Amino acid sequence: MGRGRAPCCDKSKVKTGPWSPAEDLRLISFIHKHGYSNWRSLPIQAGLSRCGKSCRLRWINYLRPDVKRGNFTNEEEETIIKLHQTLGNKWSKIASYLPGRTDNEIKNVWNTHLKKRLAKKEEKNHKNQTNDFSRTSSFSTSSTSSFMSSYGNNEDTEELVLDEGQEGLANKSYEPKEDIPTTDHDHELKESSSSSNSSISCDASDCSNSSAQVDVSIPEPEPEPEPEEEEQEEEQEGSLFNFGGPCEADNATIAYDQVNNNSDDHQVIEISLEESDVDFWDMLDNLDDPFQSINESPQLPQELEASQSSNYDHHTEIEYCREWLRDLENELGLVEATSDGVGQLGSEIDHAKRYFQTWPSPPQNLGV
DNA sequence: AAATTTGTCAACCGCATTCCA
DNA sequence: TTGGAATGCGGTTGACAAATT
Repeated sequence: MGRGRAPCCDKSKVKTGPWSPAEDLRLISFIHKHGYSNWRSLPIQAGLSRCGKSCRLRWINYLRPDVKRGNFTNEEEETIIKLHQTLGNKWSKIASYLPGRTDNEIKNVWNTHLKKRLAKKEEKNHKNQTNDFSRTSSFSTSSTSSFMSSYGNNEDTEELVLDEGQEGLANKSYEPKEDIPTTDHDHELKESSSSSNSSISCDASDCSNSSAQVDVSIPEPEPEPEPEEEEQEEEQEGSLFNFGGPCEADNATIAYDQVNNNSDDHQVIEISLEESDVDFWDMLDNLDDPFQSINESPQLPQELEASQSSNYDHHTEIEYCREWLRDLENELGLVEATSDGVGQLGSEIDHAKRYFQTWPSPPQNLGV
């Protein structure tokens, strides 16, 4: 052949560049209905003129419900620095220790902030060291030896304890003795927090108050998948698909009326849609009974499952989902209303929101 | 106020790895 | 076992905003 690797998609037929809010919503709604089994075919099925890779990236780095936005905390930065000392530029592995942070984000933070900060620090240290050397002429190897004791000589132990004061060495990369298995993000977090051999002290719950010292131990190789896992997946898929019968008829108008069922005024507000987005809303409206309120649907499959599970906090999950929706609205800038009180974008996001509020929980099969 | 430089970060690109028939 | 397809990953780019001159 000799023509090199075939491109993943036809670039001339595929849109590139920043994602529009409508594209985001289209991707979100599709994934929350169907999950993703095949990124390559997903854009076609979802009606997106995007490359599958681009969809995947957008989802993982931006749209996933558990993506944490905003500045990194000092603790997170310290964690990155320390993990980088052991893992080098293995951004995805570093990300697996920072709940809600993506490899891309961490990479950006490292390249824009941390690397420079460390370079400065090292320069400072170097100057100090040079001064010390010229003063005393006795070269101290303490930092080197302590470093080696932490990184190089622990063949017998899987646990690495990184002490303070090693930042100056952060621009060096060291491969861990044993490679940390790449696992599903959430799965690994759960595993690590429950395992007695658990690793870094920065999981979703205690990241904000983790101590300056970070224990980085190498997790044990991921155990063989539980036999129930397949069943669970099926159940989850069921929860995505079985909300009830499809919503029919003039979708946008009817939809708004239904939402107001709880109040006395059965106001019907026509949602004007751009021509290009009509099929999107058709798709949303064809989803299974998207207007069933959470409080009125005690028998949603996942709730049913939850009622049988002792450690499932359903309300937390719902709150989590709603919070994510609020963040998403802000993020996409779709919350402002026009003078008539119901702007077009506001209506559209409302419409999507009503659907998304029926999610019992973020689909569990959507991890990274 | 305008031009230029610097910083940030989302998105792209292409290679590596894994999966599967 | 093999080869193609799909996905994962890390490096890089480019658009935009903020800061500086």
